[in-house]
Amino acid sequence: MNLDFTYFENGIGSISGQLPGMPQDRVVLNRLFFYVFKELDDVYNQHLSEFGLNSSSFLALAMILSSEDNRLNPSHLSAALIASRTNVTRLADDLVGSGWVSRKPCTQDRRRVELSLTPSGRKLILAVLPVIWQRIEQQWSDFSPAEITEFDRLLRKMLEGLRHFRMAS
Amino acid sequence: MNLDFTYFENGIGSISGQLPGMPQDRVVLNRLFFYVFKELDDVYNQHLSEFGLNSSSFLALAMILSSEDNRLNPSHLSAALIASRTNVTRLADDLVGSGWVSRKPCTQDRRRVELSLTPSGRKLILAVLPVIWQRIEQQWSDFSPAEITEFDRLLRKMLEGLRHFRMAS
DNA sequence: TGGAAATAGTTTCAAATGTAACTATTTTTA
DNA sequence: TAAAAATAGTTACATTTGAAACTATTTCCA
Repeated sequence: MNLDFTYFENGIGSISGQLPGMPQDRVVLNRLFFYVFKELDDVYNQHLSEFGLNSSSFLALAMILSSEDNRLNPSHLSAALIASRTNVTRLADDLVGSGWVSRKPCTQDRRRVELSLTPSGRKLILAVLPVIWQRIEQQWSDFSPAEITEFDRLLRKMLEGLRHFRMAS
Repeated sequence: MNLDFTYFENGIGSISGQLPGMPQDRVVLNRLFFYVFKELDDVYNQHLSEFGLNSSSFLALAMILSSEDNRLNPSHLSAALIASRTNVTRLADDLVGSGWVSRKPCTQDRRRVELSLTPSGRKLILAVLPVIWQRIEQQWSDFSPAEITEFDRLLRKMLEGLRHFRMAS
């Protein structure tokens, strides 16, 4: 897939010449965000496919690993993954089918289900995490600590702006 | 949809305690990026739905408007939208079906097709753009010009890092 | 200059994801 | 405490999107 941002930038410049009032730098910023996201998503899905995983299944395994007592509800996972509960049901089906996760009814609250890592799921995620971390370090290797901090701050500020904006309208 | 980033941050913290070697700040940054993207995408699709549009159809109309002589090929559009040609075929079908775009064979190169705005498509996009621009200004209203510039720089640097990284692996 | 390769667009099929409706259970509240 | 509301998970259905295969045309190059 061709990710040539210049197509967009040229278009934006042309419209700006035709119609007054465009906040050009911010329009470019929003669109640039899409481009970077697509690239980020692509790159990590590509890496994870080596292990038979994708972004969702990888993060699901990691979230179960991180959870207290190695147990996690589908609803919790849905929030962490920003995915619908429908999708998490399916994801859990797949992970159970692959033998990485077990699904048990919860005794405390019989509406709930508990997802746990099987030994093979645990082994897999413990093997994959260091590889992915190393690649994340590579990806960010040109950034100084100050740049990392500033990027984090700007992203959180952007998130705040979007949430506030959504509320308002 | 619950966009509580703390679910993820807590999980990350827990794993970091169990397994050494996590570049925690960068892992958080990558994930934060997903969250912000989802929110951005949601918010603008919501705004555009008021006009019977979504991100893709809006950008398609804008790109045709911006193009020389009001003509654009599906392939060009595919690159600008970061969407497959398959998807652009369908998008063009929809836009033609809505009466906003016309599709004509290109006389120079008979493999090609030319998409143009109809009068009603032109009217629509000229009406929508100022509204969207105003909302983009609102969205970014808490950011100083320096922050905008820095954010732009960091995003482009991140894109470079990802592309270089993809090549390398 | 004629065959191979590339390009443009479409169609078919498959994968990923979400909404709404539904069942079962728990919590709230009047 | 009994009815109403909320919550958890699943299923049925719909939407969005892309990869691969295909046709038609143009470009490349031996």
